[in-house]
Amino acid sequence: MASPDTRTQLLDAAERLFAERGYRGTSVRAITDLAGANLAAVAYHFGSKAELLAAVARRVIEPINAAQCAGLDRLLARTPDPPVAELVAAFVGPMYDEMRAGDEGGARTSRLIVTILSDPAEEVRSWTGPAEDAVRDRYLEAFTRALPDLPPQELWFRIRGILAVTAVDRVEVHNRLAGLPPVAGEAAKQWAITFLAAAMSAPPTGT
Amino acid sequence: MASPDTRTQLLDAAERLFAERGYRGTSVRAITDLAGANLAAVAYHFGSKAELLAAVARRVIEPINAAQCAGLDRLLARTPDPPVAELVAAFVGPMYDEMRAGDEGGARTSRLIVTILSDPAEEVRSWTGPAEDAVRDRYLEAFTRALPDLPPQELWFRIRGILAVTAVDRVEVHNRLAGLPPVAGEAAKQWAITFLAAAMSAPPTGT
DNA sequence: GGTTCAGTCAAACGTTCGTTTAATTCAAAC
DNA sequence: GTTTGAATTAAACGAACGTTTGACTGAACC
Repeated sequence: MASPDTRTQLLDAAERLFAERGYRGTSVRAITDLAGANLAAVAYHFGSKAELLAAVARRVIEPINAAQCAGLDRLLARTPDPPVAELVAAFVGPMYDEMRAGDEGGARTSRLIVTILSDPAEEVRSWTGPAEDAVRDRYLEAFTRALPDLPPQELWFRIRGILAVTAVDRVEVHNRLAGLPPVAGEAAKQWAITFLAAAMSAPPTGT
Repeated sequence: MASPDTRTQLLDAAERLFAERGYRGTSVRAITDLAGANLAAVAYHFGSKAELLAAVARRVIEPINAAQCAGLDRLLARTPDPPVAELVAAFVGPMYDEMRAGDEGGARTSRLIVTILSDPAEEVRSWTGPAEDAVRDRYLEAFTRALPDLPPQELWFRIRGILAVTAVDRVEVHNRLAGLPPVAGEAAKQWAITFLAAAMSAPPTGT
């Protein structure tokens, strides 16, 4: 292990560059240059560029997932049937809280997640483990009990709506044309909870 | 002009492949192969790969924009201050209606839009013209009048929420884990309007 | 002092990419 | 019948890519 840990610096550089330019738009050479490492370091430490992305994704997603899980535990300890608004807050909150460490108000992490989720390449999306699925399934069940009249398909549509709003939140295209400054972290979190709690609580569409 | 119009077949092939594999994941060779054209045809008809993408994007977006504009005209002809739910329907509806022509229930077009909007490369996002901006500005103004108590920044946050939900709607990652069949076009449209009308109508977050 | 081994390094590998070139086709215009 | 010019073609171009190789480093261990 070198002094500033080449492996960690590769992860940091890759996280930033993948977020800024996408997976395919980032060359291994650009990563190693930014990390101050040799070109072969990626292959040595991670095996391949795709496995480096998987490592980056895990490092970003894991704390969010853990916080989502803990938040649901806390809710369920209080009442077996938490209201919709609190479920939304417990699910959405960590996506804003956990991504605030290090980068510009979470904008970079947000972009990274969008990049990963929207990239059509199989290798880019193959990092998910059973942990991510388990958390989502637990929330799905909790929402099902909180919204008993909502058909399963429409509930699933709304869950994806939550993911869409939280992930796409800060993509630059949508910000470009507003003369407004970028959204502050804490305010965006509250806005998202307000927006999504109202959306989730809407009555079923019917027919 | 050849019999089946090489130019159009290039547009069709590029639209499908850009949607399936992204801009960077699609080679010019793959496009010309699928179109049954020569490798040099892209350079001859469009100048470059980036300009071909711009042409594809324009062909997809223009009818949606026109329908959004017409829908708002229709609303404003009836009343100067349309309610939120009708504004949402007029804005969201065309994104589902206009993309139903040709591809699998609009899933491919939806993917194409996500691919374009979420790609960090500058060239991928430089196709927008003043028409797109004008429509968005008109809706922004209408929403501002319909929601006078909402601060501009939070309103803008919600507008982006609309775009996020409608665009990311059918990205495969989010569908993968549900045991449910893909969402049918008309049902998804109604679900989206229900979901987003409730979200837009939420009271301001406050503080 | 010699051995070991995780780590780093410069250099090269073969492939794929977007674009360019120059020759060719072929129906329409004269 | 010749000319014209848009359209197509095969072939090549140089650049950039992810990965591999084999030599080298230097502290740890015996």
